[in-house]
Amino acid sequence: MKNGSQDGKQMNILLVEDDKTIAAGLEYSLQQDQFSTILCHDSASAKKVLEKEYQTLDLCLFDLSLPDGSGYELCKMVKQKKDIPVIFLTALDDEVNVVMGLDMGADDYITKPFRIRELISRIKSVLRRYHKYTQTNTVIDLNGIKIFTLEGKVFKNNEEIMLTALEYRLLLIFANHKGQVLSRNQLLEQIWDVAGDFVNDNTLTVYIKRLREKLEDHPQQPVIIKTVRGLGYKVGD
Amino acid sequence: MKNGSQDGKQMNILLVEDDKTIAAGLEYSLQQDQFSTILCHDSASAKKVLEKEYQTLDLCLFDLSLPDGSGYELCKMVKQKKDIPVIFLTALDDEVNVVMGLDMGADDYITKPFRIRELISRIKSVLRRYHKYTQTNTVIDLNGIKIFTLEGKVFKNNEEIMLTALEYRLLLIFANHKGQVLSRNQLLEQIWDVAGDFVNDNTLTVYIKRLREKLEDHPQQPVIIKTVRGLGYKVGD
DNA sequence: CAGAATCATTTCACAATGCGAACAATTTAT
DNA sequence: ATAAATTGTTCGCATTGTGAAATGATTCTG
Repeated sequence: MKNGSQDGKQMNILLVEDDKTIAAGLEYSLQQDQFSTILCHDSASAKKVLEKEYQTLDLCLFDLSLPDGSGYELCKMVKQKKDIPVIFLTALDDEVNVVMGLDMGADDYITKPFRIRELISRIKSVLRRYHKYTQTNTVIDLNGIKIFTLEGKVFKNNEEIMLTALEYRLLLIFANHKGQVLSRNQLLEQIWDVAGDFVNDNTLTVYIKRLREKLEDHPQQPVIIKTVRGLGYKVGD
Repeated sequence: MKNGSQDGKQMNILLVEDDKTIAAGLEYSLQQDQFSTILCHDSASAKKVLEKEYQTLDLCLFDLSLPDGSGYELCKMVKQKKDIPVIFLTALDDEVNVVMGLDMGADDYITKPFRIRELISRIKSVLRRYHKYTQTNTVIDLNGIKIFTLEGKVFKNNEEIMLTALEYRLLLIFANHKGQVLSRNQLLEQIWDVAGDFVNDNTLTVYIKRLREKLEDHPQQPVIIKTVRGLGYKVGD
């Protein structure tokens, strides 16, 4: 539950909220969750912080209706400086403006009153998504098979190999666990989101075979996807 | 034919009618049509229900001439508490008073004797009208796709996505059942008000495809609208 | 140690299901 | 009235899941 971090790096949140009670509560909760926070109570001081500290920030949390200026301005300013997610806190009556907020580049918004848990899960979701998009194209190499995760393409000797959706998913699971032995059940669960109760155990075997046919030079003497008898399958190393 | 629902949410009707035969018949028919009902036989008990349950109600159906007090009062009470539609059931001789009822804020009235089908279609029509105007602006988030129910707009990465009416309706159904697997038939029924007898089963598939083309990053490896083979489709979680 | 029995894995062939291109019909806008 | 967009259908192909039989490895047994 407690991990305001992505890939181990602690996330730094700029929080701008004029109601001091709400602000304090929020700050406390965020810090409990291992986020680090910078708190401002008005638009003016927020701007100053933005000027100085924008490099260190990872996400902004703005009250939409601040006493000395709308949160829109702040949002615009942020997006000019650095491409990080912005979430708006809004009162119910502000709702009309939400679309406008999103046009401005906001990434999510949440209406007061809100449950703190909900907010935090939204924060995490936005951060996750963001990292996905900014992610550079990862290339995974498995014994000469190259996987381009961003485009979802797979190459062997510079020739693209066409995989079906499921074959690709299976391959990705192996790619993300290079060198580990994966049991049939582990694989079944990961592919079908369900324990092996619903899906035939043999189905997996068939997919392994199909993958091997497409990837291996000699499918009968597999080099890439190796079977570990009695335990499961293994890829790499 | 059978769907007392708006965008998938079941509608809850408060029915007040002193003639127990009529009341029972009505209740049965409404429930057949997937409405849920609360039945009262007099004004007093109706008031109690209103006090307690008004948040959950979506529409009221009042007999105009109740034994212990006119339906007018009830109507006034409803409108004070929550802005939901009221339909009056009247005897022929009451007609004089209908104008007054409408002044009171009633949304429609129907004279006894009436055909049940007619009543139900009026109910649906009123609900449709109402929802168009009074719906609160909900923002639903599906893996980064944001739906603004009030404006009927859909955004992806802060860019508006143009959906056709049907595509939008389909998406809304998914949005209202996040995490649930919806069978083809369930979806067909909700969209076309009819079980799969009249509409080609594959039509749905085509819409799914069109939606995915607009929403997904990689339509062939869908992340948002997932296929659950043999069961249907699923969105979210 | 050979051969039998047992178990895990692989292969094959098939049926069910889902997908998508292209076309036809309908509705809506101009 | 014409064009454009939306909606619905048809049909062939691809994917997916499964059962049955074949293969291969490992253990048991005399």
